[in-house]
Amino acid sequence: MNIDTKTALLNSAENAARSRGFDGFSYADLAQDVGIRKASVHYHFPTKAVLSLALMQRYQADIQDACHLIDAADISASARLSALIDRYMAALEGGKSLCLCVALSTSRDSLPAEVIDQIRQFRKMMVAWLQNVFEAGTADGSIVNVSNPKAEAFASLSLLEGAQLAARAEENLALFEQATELLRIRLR
Amino acid sequence: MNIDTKTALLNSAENAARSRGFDGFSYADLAQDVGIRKASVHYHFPTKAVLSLALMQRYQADIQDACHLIDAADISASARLSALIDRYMAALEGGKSLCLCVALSTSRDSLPAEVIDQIRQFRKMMVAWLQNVFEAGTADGSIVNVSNPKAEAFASLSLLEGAQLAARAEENLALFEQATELLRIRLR
DNA sequence: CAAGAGTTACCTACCAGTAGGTAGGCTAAG
DNA sequence: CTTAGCCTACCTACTGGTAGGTAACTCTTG
Repeated sequence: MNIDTKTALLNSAENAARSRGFDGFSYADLAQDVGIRKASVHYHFPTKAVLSLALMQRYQADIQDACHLIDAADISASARLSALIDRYMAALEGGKSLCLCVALSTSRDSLPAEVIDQIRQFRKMMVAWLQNVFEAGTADGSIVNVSNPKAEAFASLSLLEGAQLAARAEENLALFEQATELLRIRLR
Repeated sequence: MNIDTKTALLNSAENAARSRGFDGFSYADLAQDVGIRKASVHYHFPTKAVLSLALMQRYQADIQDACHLIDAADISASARLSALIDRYMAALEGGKSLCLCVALSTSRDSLPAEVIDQIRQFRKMMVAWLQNVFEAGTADGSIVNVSNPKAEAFASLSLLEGAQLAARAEENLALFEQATELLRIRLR
């Protein structure tokens, strides 16, 4: 049951952080959620700082895998971008949850430097992936009006995260769709 | 000293909420910051819920005024949009602070319904203002490539908030500029 | 193969500190 | 002589974190 409990704690913590923010949940919450005592949570993650790092590391690995999986499908650039938009929309859980990177950025001051760095790496990875998609989209003609792939990448990441925030603010998935409509329209 | 203290508390709370999130500051923090005792903070704002509402109401009024001020300048649509982007960038305080609406959305679950509604109103106001700008931009030709002003408004608000988040994540103003570059390029 | 040693994953009970919030008293100014 | 604005002193509940113990497992080694 070793790995199971640890994973269950990470799942609970990720869910809590993404829906209530990093300062919005406690070890007591996790303990109750997973069904062990609070002290046992400390056995797996000695401090909340350690937990936050594990959380962000796993998150980045997950999204990286997801991006690789999209790439492996060998589809058009527009279809790849569309798949990513879909993933960001699904991550909203109907407007109750945010991307972990977004949720943690708000509580930046309560996080250890390693987590800040992990967030930096996460964003770097996403921008690089998006830039690649926009470059491919120019090449295969499946994304229209691309003049500057790098600028498109920065803008798209911000748009996706901002759209999540909009949907979360009103707990309404439709706001995500409205915010990303203009981007979707450019996909062929 | 009545109004002064109350205003000072609001200022301190707004600053705290925007840089550390709603769950990232306490009445003790405000008290120390303003130079009174914790119990006296409760005299002005009985509960944190009351404070959060006052905060969001004042914030919306402030931004509304700012938008009216931009309109009153009687400049081109592109200049109006540019002025708003400038304001969002300035609000970052060099990457240490977010729009209150963004900061509070993350802590949605710890807020009373009235505040959620206030956030909804704020977003509605911003989208309406932006839509008006994009319509004017089509009319006076100062914003290029506008096909759907309403969709542009939704996308722009998300982009601005997402760009703030990006800059906040790495405490780096340049990320805001990179994310908004493509929008700025469309202004004549 | 059994005895001992070590490890894992949990437990109860506790710590100091802080959260939001309250009761009631003092003081200065209208 | 009231009352606005602050104070001291306190409350309960909870925060992240620790101390020390225990049942059950595995891993040696005689």
